[in-house]
Amino acid sequence: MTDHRPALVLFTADLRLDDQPALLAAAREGAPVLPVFVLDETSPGRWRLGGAARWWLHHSLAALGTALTALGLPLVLRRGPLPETVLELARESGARTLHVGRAVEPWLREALPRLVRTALRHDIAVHVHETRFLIDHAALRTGDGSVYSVFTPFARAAFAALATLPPPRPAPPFLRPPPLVPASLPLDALDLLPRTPDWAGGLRACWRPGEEGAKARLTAFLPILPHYHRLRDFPAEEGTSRLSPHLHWGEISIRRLWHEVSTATAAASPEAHKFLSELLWREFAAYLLWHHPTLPEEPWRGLFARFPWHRDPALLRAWARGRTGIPLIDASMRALWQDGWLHNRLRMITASFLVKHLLIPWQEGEAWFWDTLVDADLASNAASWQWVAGSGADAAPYFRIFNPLLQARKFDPEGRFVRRYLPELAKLPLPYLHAPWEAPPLVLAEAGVRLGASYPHPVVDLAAGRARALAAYAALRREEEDA
DNA sequence: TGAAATGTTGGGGCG
DNA sequence: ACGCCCCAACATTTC
Repeated sequence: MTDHRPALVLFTADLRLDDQPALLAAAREGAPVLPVFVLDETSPGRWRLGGAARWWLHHSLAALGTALTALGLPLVLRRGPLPETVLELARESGARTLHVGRAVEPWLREALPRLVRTALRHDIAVHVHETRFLIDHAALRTGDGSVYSVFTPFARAAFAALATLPPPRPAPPFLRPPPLVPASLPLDALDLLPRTPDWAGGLRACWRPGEEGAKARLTAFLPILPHYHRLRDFPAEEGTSRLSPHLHWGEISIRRLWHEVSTATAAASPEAHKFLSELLWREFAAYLLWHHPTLPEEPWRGLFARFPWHRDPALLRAWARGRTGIPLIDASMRALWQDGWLHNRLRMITASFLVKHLLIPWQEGEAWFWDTLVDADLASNAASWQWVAGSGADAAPYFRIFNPLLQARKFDPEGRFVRRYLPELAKLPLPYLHAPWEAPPLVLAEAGVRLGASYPHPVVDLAAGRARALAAYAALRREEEDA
């Protein structure tokens, strides 16, 4: 009789069937398996899903539903506060166990133990699995038992630990559907898609959410991997994997990816090593969030709480919408808006510009990225913004300030990226494309550019902005010394 | 996973 | 031939 009580699998950001430890564990029970997803709009507070992430999630859930249907299983969708809603589902279905991925986000870490306690009272055993990361974040410590705060030794320890990573496991070949399926909301009822207006056209053109899309992206990337080291810094090239949203949503298992990359090339080859260490930055961010749950809100280095930021909504908006008058910044911000994604170097450059040249608090940029990135990830986003701001763990020293003009000439030397996303400047000849304010009036006229009308004047003088940022940093240091 | 300022060196033009 | 200067190229230091 208990044989009919299903094992409930609660999907979170692990929306796949391949190498899905929660699903595998449920299958091993031999009982029917009931996959569920709960959209919790309240618990995350200010970190409620952003617009681009909602679009992605809608399509990823659709893909997961299709894949489960092919196995003869339903996917039950609900919305509501997570612990209570899951418990309702468990009771409606008569579940005997619940399998779920380890919680990483602070609100999930707070919610899951409550769920475990109440489930136990109803005779439901909860099993937590590692579905999203490579490393045991609680256990990995330095020699003296403290938490790593520098990436390089963290990565060294991680590489050592991962030498014995168990191989990924394929989806279970057979799953029994539950005899009784609780009612599911239709996907549209989750209300994840943008409506008036539908701004998702750019996303549709770039991305294919879901496990199949993730696989296709990996297949496309593996031949590029040998050139990754050489091409990865050039945003106009197809030199990176673009797997970040698939990884964020768990549509590809990080263990599968690690395994594929280290077997596709010689494991210790410099190309593979470079890419794998980028995956370890993702681990490092999650590790930092695990040990510092306030990472998204508060500077990791407390000193920066007193940094003399300049709040300026108009400048923030100019940055966000790509109207700063600095072509590489504007092209990048429009790419982010259009595609829901940005090349990592451009994330660093635009972030540096906001935080340093404009002195706007990093949290404001973090919030914009959170809303616009399809790969918006609480840990990576927070850790990276703090890294740029200089307030984070192993951060760039504050005085490392990207000059967007030099970066443009170095990493978009032919101007292909800027021309693609700033059509109003496309006719400018290369020497002036990255710095239209330096162009003679005749050149501007021939390119159909009217500074201040068809394209803005720079909102800040790059040299003056740099000097002001350095002065702000010096002021902070003086405060530190006085304290 | 910076950039700018400052220092050093060496080739070549020129008296 | 020689010293002088200029300055690009590279290296080092500083922010």
